Amino acid sequence: MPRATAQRTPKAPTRAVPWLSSEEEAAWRTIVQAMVRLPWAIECQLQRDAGLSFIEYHALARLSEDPDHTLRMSELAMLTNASLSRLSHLIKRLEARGLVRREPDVEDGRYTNAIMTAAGYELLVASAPGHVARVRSLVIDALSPTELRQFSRASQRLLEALEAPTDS
Amino acid sequence: MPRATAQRTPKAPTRAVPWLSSEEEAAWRTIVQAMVRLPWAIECQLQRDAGLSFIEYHALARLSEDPDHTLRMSELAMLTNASLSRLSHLIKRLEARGLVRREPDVEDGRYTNAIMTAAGYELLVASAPGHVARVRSLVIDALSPTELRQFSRASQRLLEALEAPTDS
DNA sequence: AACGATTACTTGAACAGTCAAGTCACCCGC
DNA sequence: GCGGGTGACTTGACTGTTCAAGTAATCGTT
Repeated sequence: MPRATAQRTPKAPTRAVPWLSSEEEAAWRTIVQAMVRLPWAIECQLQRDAGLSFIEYHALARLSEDPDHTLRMSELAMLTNASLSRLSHLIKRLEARGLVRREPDVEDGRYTNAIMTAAGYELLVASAPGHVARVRSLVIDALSPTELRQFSRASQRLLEALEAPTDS
Repeated sequence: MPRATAQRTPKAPTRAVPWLSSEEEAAWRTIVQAMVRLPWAIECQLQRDAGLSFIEYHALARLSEDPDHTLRMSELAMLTNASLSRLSHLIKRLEARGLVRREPDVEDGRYTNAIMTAAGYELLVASAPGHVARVRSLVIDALSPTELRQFSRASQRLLEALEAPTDS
């Protein structure tokens, strides 16, 4: 996804990095596979049944949670794990489809508010059950409650590791 | 990722799909966030240090595991969780960079073999330590051995759920 | 041995995401 | 109250991925 920017000076051989044990490697490969295939299955269902990508659905869902169905672009970008640029393009597309509109914040013209339209809300409501059903069958119900808790906790740990400034 | 194909007949309201409980929803959101951010961090490191995307790295890695550094396109596609089309484009790019070459299988001309070049192998060897270090710090060492096992097991369950034919 | 499937790709067009370079509003010091 | 700086986006060019429609080699059936 990211693009090359500064150039590949194949950095000085990093100090003795222990390779992965075979269990670790197997675990990593399983995890990668799940992280590739699960999102894809979710995307397929949404695209087929609602004509939305997951991130589009997610953006609409977050908007629907606000009392005014309104969020600032930057806030929505954070909530949906998107870059501001990506969200800007995305909202432009949704706007072209009449699901969302944009207007500058009255109090501070630098902010742009994304506002869900009635059509957007209707589409969300119409597509939520199918999406939730898929998430249930592929994730929630595929794991025992304990496994789900563990899985979520581990994900939380990964997110924490991502926060930590990386030295390399 | 997938694109719309047959059109959105907003399918008849699915039979009573129970919504997610708030714990379930929180878990799902955490999982989604991790599934979005972790791959991105991995991609960034690889792109910056090796000029490779994760899937390109993965393809080279799989090729390097074969005694002849050779795999059929279709097999490599499966191993890297890519569509054949995606892999075809990808290998064409790697070929243009001299990291891989292609030749038709001698025994059955329908197959195409992807063969890693010396340059490809060198790039892989040069970039592996940095990649492994990142995987270690973000995943393997971010979890306890038990958590890693649980996480991997849960991922396995998700993959099994993905196999199961989905009725919706 | 001919010809219609089937298999294994390859290609092209469309489109989404990335980065870098804008733009435009507001703030702050003087 | 003007001018440089910062913050919040927006835009454009480029690239990677997808889907659909090719192509080309082999297999199966008669």
